[in-house]
Amino acid sequence: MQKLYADIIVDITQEKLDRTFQYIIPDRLREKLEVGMLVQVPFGKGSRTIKGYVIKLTDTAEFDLSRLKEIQEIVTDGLGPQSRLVRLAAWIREQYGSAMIQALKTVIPVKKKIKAREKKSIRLIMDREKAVSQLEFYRKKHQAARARLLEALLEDAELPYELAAGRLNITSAVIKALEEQQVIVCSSEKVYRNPLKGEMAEGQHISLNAEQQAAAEGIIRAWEAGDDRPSLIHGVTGSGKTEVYMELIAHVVENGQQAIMLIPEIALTYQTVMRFYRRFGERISVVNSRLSDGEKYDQFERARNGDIDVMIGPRSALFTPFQNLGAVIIDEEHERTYKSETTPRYDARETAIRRAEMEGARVVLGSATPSVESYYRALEGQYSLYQLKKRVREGELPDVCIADMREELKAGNRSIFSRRLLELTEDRLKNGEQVMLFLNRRGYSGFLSCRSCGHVLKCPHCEVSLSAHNNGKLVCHYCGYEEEIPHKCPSCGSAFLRGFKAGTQQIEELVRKQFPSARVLRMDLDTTKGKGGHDKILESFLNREADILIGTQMIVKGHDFPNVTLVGVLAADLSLHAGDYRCAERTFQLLTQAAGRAGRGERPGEVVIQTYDPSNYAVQAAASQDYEGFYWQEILFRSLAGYPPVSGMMAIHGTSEDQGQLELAMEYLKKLLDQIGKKNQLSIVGPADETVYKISDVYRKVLYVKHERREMLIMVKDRVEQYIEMNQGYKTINIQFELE
DNA sequence: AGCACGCCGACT
DNA sequence: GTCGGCGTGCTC
Repeated sequence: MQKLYADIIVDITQEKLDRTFQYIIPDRLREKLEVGMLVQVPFGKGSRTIKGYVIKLTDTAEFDLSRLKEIQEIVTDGLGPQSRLVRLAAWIREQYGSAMIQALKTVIPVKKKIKAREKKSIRLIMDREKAVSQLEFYRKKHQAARARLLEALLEDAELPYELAAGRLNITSAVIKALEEQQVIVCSSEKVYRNPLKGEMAEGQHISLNAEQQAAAEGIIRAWEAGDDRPSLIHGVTGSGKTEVYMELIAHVVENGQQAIMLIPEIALTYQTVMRFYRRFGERISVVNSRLSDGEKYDQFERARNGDIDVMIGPRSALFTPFQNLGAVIIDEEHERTYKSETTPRYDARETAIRRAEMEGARVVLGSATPSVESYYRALEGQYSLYQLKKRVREGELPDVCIADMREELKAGNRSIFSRRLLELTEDRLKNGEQVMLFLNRRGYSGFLSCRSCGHVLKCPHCEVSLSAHNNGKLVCHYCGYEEEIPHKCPSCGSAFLRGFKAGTQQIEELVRKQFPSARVLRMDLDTTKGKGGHDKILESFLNREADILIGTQMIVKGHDFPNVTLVGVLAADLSLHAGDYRCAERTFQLLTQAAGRAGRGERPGEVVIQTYDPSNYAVQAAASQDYEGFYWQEILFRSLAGYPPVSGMMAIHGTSEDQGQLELAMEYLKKLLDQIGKKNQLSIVGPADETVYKISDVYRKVLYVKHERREMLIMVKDRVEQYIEMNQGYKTINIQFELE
């Protein structure tokens, strides 16, 4: 198994060297060398010795053998944050299947030019008179480049390095020469930009209530007793999880360690950051998507240098290169933004647990509606579980009412608003209070349901809703099952089988028609496109510049509107029948969140959930804010239908511009899987079209593999990867793996 | 990034 | 001719 050659990346932070170089592995290192190791190699003309990371071990030389050099040495101190992250990248590659270089790039940001400008500068150290004569001297000697540089320096005594290299076309040789002649100095002073510029004093301490205290102390005691399991904090909305996080972070910092707090991108509000800033002062930093790559790199650099103790940010902040990481906290752990949508499709929660394991740190997950898999693990004992059941401000829970839309139809109401919702909206408008109308479109896939009995057309094999396609057929996105669209409801015989036309724009029109005097705001992808459009809309609604806010999930994320006393969920069914096994979970989370938006001020709130399926457990449990109740129903469904977390599941995504080739390839893969599966009791589902089966002329198909044990699925993935590598016919087809 | 190579103008 | 600076391109 020992390989002959190694692909090595020498300096990832340098854009031009951002690729691999192949080296020969000498006999004496062949046994020891592993992917992720830091090694010394001869590089460039003159073979100066530099360090590089091993990316891949291979037996095939992709380069003219006579030009390959040998690896010199394994660098023993592969213990810095950088090399730990490289090992994490190797794990990501292994786990989620991608090229090592891609994994590496997600873990270590590439230094961009922006950085150099801020960092390196050239300063004139000669006094003016002398410099002028020096300039004369260069001119006489026809040393154009030196003259050019000195001339520029006489205008501005200090120049950014990049400007010199760029506009003045000066090379490093020239700068070196002038440095030797003691005309200039190069300072590489690091000018970091702190995204939080000095506001407020630090050291503010908040006292915790009994429940918060118990959770924080319990976790710390477990840590000190050597319990390195991740902790899950299940805290109802408004129970003050953030205070617990801060307490834990303070503990970590006091021990001389650092902490990372992950938050879903959209939830990163100014208020949250300020709360941390007040507690921890200058020693925190924030990264978000608005930061340029250079700025992000700077913040990571600050962490590497030990200038900060706490990093707050989305998924990618997990890779902050701290020297001595103590804890990773993941807030709103159920959010799907923790799963990367691009290769490698890593899951930040799993990756955090892996990183913590490698570096001796702890992981804390928190949510008001924990994901089913996390709660399952907590109950299994893989995680330790802490509950926060009380709201900090003893606010009353909103009154939730479920409007049965089938009854509305029977009573002759064919509009999208139930009578209850209309009545309450009118009441709020009269009192000058605000209303939010929520359209939970997420995951909507075009299912068909009977408006008179609520029956939804489902796949007979997979227990998920079928989606209507343009070709007049109903399709299952797991196994590919198809049937003709029926004319009558198979359950009650009614002809009222309909899809949902779900668009915020149409809803806006209908609302305006229904309430001509109300001021209406709409918030969706269209209206938030511009810079800060998102904040602008929320702010104007907060300032009561509108009476009704219509929007998708983005309106229910963590914002407080004290004057909102009514929340209407227009069609709970939209996400409920999304055609994947997680739709009930998603619906429960969305509805719980939406309900949490009502009555945040002094007046109690009311919530109306409209649905054709009022007895559905996700709707019922959300209405009564009963997480446990929901969980047990859901886990029952998952174990009966063989879905995660009870069973392991892996998706194999195939994409290609050639539809025929793709179909063929996926069928072959299925056969291969069948073969592997004979001995191992794999269950194989599909192949089927993806929910969106074609994106910009690229066809997409998916195959699912299920097995009780996850390790088995990883083995299957390795086998399939090997198979693909051997078969050149797969060149036009891209295969990706996703473990659930 | 750092290094060498080849080009080009200036001067022994 | 040769010396030395300058810009370009490559590095397994």
